Amino acid sequence: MSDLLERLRGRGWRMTSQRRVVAQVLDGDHVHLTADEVHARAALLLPEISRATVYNTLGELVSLGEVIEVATDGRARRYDPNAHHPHHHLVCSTCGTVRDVHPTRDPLTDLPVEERFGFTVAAAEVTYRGLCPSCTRAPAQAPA
Amino acid sequence: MSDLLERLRGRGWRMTSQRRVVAQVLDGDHVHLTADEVHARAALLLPEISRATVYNTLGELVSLGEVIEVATDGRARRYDPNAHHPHHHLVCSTCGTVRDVHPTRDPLTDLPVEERFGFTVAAAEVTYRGLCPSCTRAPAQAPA
DNA sequence: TCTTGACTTGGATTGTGTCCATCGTAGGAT
DNA sequence: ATCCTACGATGGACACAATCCAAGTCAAGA
Ligand SMILES: [Mn+2]
Ligand SMILES: [Mn+2]
Ligand SMILES: [Zn+2]
Ligand SMILES: [Zn+2]
Repeated sequence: MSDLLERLRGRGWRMTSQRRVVAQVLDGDHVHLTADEVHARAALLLPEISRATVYNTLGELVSLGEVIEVATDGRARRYDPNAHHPHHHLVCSTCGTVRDVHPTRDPLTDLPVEERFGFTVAAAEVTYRGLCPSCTRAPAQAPA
Repeated sequence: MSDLLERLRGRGWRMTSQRRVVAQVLDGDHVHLTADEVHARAALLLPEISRATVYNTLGELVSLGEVIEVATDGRARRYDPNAHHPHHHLVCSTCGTVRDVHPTRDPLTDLPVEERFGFTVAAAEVTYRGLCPSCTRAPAQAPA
C-alpha cells in the first residue's frame, strides 16, 4: 500500500511527516479504525501529531477515494483503507467489530426503477448485523 | 396506529400525556424524523415536554421494536415508525431526505456461510445513496 | 384519598467532529 | 545552499447530538 504515498504525491500532495504516518497507520487492508484510534496509533510514531490533522488527512483521503467512511450507528465513524475492492460490512451489534464481506449479488440490481422515486441512485451499501463469535458466547464484552 | 397505545399499555407502560403525544407525532407511516423534529412537533401539542423525555420515549419505543432507528452519517439519527413492514432506505446525499424502498430480494440470502465468519447474522439493511429529484436539479439545497 | 415508584424535567456532561487564527515547513525558485 | 511562500499543522474554541443526573411530579393500584 506504499503506492498510496506515490499516488498522493502524483496528485500534488505536499508530503509531510504527519501524512506519512497516517498513511502508515492505515496500511494493511481489513482495518476499520475510528479517527481517534488512528490518532492514537499515529501518535506512537509521531507524538505531537494533532487530532485536527488526523481529521483533515482522513477527510482528504476520503474525497480522493483512497479511504471509505463507514458510519456505524451512534458510535464514531470508522475509516476503511480497503477502498479498491468493493465490499460490504458485517457489524457486531454488541462490541462494534467490523468485518469485510462479499455478498454474491449487487443490491443495486434489485431496486426496480419504480422504487427509485426519481432519485439518481449512485450506490448501495449493505450492513449485516449480528453477533460476532465471542459476543455470541459471552454477551457484553469489550471491543476487539 | 393508535393500537400502538394499546400495545404499550399491555406492556405495562404508565400512560402519560408526554408518551401519548410522542406516539401521536409518530403516527402515520413513512415518516423519518429526528429526535429534535419529534420534540418540535410534540411541543405544539404539549408545550412543556422536554427533550430528555422525547429521547427516553424514542429509546423505549426502539427497544420494544415499535420504532426503527435510522443512522444517517454525520447527521442526527432518524426515527421510523414503519417498523412492522420490513423495508430499506434511499437517502439523498445532499439534503438527507429519506424514502422507504422495497428491493425485490433479501440481501441476507446473498451472504454465503463462508462469508459469515462465525457471526450469528440477524439482519441486513441496505442503504441506497443518491440524489433526490430536487437536488439533482439544484445541488446544495435545503432539506425537504 | 393516599402512597409510591415510575416518569418527567432542565441543566450539566460527554462524545464526536468542525472551525479558525496563527505558526511552521516542503519544495520550487534562484 | 538559501530564500520564499503557499500549503499544511496546531490546539483551543466551538457546535451538535445524545446521555446522565438529582430533584420534583403524577399515574394508577390499594
Ligand atoms: Mn471494510
Ligand atoms: Mn423507513
Ligand atoms: Zn462482538
Ligand atoms: Zn436532496
